Formats: sequence, C-alpha cells, structure tokens
Amino acid sequence: MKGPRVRFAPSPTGYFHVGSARSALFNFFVARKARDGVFILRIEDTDADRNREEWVDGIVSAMQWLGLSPDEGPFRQSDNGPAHREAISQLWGAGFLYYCDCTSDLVTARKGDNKTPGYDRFCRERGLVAGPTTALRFATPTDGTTTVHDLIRGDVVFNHSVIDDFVVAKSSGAVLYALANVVDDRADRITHVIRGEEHLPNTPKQILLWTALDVVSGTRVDLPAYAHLPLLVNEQRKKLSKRKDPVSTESYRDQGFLSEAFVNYLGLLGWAPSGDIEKAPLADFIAEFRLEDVSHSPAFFDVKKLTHLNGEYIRALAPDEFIERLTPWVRPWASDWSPTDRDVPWSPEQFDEALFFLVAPLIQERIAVLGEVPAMVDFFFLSEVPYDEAAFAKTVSGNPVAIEMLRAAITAFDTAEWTSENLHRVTADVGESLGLVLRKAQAPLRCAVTGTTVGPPLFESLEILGRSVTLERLEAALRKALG
RNA sequence: GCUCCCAUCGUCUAGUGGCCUAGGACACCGCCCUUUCACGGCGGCGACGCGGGUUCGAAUCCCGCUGGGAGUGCCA
Repeated sequence: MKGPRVRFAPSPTGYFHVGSARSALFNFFVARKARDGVFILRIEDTDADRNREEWVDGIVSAMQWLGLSPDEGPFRQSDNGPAHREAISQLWGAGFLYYCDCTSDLVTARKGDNKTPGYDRFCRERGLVAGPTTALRFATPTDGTTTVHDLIRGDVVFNHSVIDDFVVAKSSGAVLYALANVVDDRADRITHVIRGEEHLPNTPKQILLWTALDVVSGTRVDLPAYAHLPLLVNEQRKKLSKRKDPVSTESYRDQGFLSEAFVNYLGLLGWAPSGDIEKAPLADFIAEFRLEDVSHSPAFFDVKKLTHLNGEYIRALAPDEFIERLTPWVRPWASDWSPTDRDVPWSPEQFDEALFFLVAPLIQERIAVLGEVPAMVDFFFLSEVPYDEAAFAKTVSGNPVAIEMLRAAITAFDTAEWTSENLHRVTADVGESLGLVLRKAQAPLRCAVTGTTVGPPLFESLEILGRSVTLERLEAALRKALG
C-alpha cells in the first residue's frame, strides 16, 4: 500500500506566517507517521504580481529552521504552466468553460441587492470568444450538490446554486489558483489536502474542477481526502492579521525561541498528545497524531504560553548545548546566522569565552528566550559598567547606608578569600554590622558592579569577575555616588 | 445579505452516554524556598453559552436560539 502524499502549498509573502508553519507541521505529521509518506513543498506563485524569489528562500529557510524540510520540492506552481494551459484547453473544448467580458465593477453593479452569490452568469450563453478582455469562467452546474468529505469536520454539503461561475483564467491568459492548484494536486498524486479552514468554502469548486478534469483528460484520479484545520486567531478572535499581530515565524526565531519549543507549541494548537503531557518530542507527536482528533474550533496563539514552554526547553538543554545555541546572540561573529537588527553590546575582543562558560549556567535557568542573554551578562565583558541610572540613584547614591556598605565591602573584599561562598558570608557579616539584612546589603554591591538591580547571582558573579575588577568597580561606584 | 464552520476555566486543551462533586497546562493570586531576578515546590481562583428534546442517565446524541468566525476577487 502506498503511503500518503501531502503537500504544503504556501503563497510567497515576505515572511513565514505562524499559521502556515502550523499547517506545514500538521502535513509533516501525516507524512512522517506513515513509513513511506511524502511531504511536498509547492510554492503557489501563480500571481506574478506577488512573487519574488527571495520570498521562496525565506519559506525554505524557515521550514529548515523548524526541521520541516520537504521530501520533494520546493516546486513552483508557475513551472507547471503548460499543464495548466493544457487543462484549460481541454476543459474549454469539452464545454466546461466560457468566456466573459464583464469587468468586476459591472459584476458588482449588476449584483446590487440580489441575493445570488458572486457572478450572475451573465455571459454564460453569450458565446464570447477569446480576446484581450475576456476571462474564462467555469460553468458550475445549476442544480445538485457537492459534498466535501472532511476528515476533521465530517461531510460538508454545498448546494451548487450558491457556487458562482468562478474565473479560472484571467483575460491576460494567466491561470488562477483554483485551477492550478487542482491540476498540480492531480499531477503530484496528492492523497491528503491539509490546509487552513479558510479554504473550506472553495473546496467544492476544486472538487467540481477535479471531476471535470477526470472527464476531459480521460484519466480518473482519486480525489484527495480533505482536512481543514481550525484557524489561528488573536485575542479578538479574528484570523491572525499580518498588520496587527506578530505572525512572522522568523521574528520568533530572532527573539531566541528554540525551534523545537516553537514546533512543540504549534503542535498544541488544535491538537493535544494523550495524557497530561504537553512538552513532548516531535517523535511523540508524529506517533500519536491523527487528523480525526484535530479540534474544530479556532485557537488563540498565546505568546505567553509559548514563552513558558521555551523556558522549559532552555532549562532542559545540556550546559554545553546551551552555550552552543547561544552563539548567534553572544558571538555573532562566529555564527553564519544571527538575529537581525540586534547588536551585541560587546566587541569580539571584549568577549571572553572561558568566562562565559562559567557564566552560562547562572543564566540558563533564569531566561525564557535566548535574546534575553546579552542584557543579562553585558557587565561581565564591558569595561564601563552599563549603569541603569535610575536604579543607581535609588540603590546607591540616594541611600546613605548604601555608601557605608560600599566602603565596608571594599575593605572586607580586599583580603577576603575569593570564593562565592566566602563573599556571601563576608557580605552578610558586613551588612549585619551596619544593621542590614543580606537582601539589603547586597543591593548596592550588585548595582555598583553590574549596573542594575536584577541579574545572575551576585557572589557567583563576583567570583567569576575576580577581585581586582570587583574592587575597581566598587570604588568607581563610590566615587560616582559621592561625586 | 448569502453560504459554510465553530461553541468545556481568561487562554490552549482532556473528555467520544455513567469513571466528571469536569482533569492538565499557561496566565493570575497566595505561601514556601531565596543574595536580586528567575527556577522550583505547595495551595487557590476559574468552564461544559441558553432552551427544548432523546435516555434509567448527558459536557458528551438531536433540534432551535444566541454568540463568535471564515468565505463571498480576473488573490491564494
């Protein structure tokens, strides 16, 4: 028995939409679940106005990042032009199509308050012929119904009376998506069409075209099984909008989401693994996934939950793996890729690899996305402490006892054994002598040395930074506070 | 307007007639841990839209209503 052949068929845009990513993923699940399934990538670029080669590169690289590389493709729909035109001429020859010279203004004007959908079949019997202003329409049967057998939703019946005579080829001769998609699915022997719910209403048109092609081509090709995935929506429960919502997969990659966490989260939108487990490896998703179990209702893309899941994935990384994954964010010069428009605060000369190796474990459990790292560790590498002036004013200069704490710490640290444990103890003792609990005692030191009030554990950081740098910074902070 | 889809905590979901005084996760709120921030642990808040049926028994089946959404291009 032959395995499923599925295709992911995006139209090229400037970025890879998260909804597209989810569709690609569910197609991928179906292909991988079978031992001999095939996952095809087809770029639906029949609209020449919106088509640029770099958009295709973007789709391919985003899919690669997600680990969803196709088994076949990327194919370009535009490469199959001859077959599309052949289909058109066969369909025309058999009387399935007719020419129409109505402008869209005319169509809407004539429609008026009429309840009939779309085009009113005005040109159906006019016997027009090809010309520079005539488009080709499909003569939809006026009675009867077409049923879409949807694996997720069950049978959906469409009455032909509500399907208009849609255009299959523009007056320019360009073949439209409706037809090209069907011709290509037939040619690729697609067995499962898995796509967003927004495609459900035009599925009967494609089925009509499919069966018409069976007739004119003399080859009966089995209809694919259809599965329309629930939409991804925003807080307002509207379809994710490219204008208002953060929908670019690349932007999540650039913020430092791990691809495996991102894929895991996407897999949770509209489907769930068995048991009370949500964090699961891709292999588990593939093994358990069934289209029949996909949810029917729209899902909100919740960045907070994604972020939490990403944090779990980060914490689960082996330390050296964590450091490796951080390369684009901390050593972009050593990486063939780095997040766009994001500068690293230090220079290659300032960055100290051995030191970072010691620092990494301190931050691994306190971040949720990789992009948080530079701001958290910058003080280790910069010669000038990057002060948060408001924090400094509050924690150090505006606080008399903090000044005392700084002075006392400088004295005590001068000879203290330089281990985090001892620095911890010494700070506690010095603080106590000034009537400060450790929480209060460490605050001015932290701000003096790291520039801010939050960050990696202080004493561990001081140990890594070393005695001379620490003392230098404490003294500099004291001068800054007094001066 | 017309066609179609959908309806369990704020969110993602489990649930396929009795195991449900509805489970988990995110978010939120407490408490604990604690050198900041986090992590972690414990606990709390919190849902079957409404009305009719069917059935000994409905979150689960049927109908209606209401509410959301999508489609309605010489876009895909």
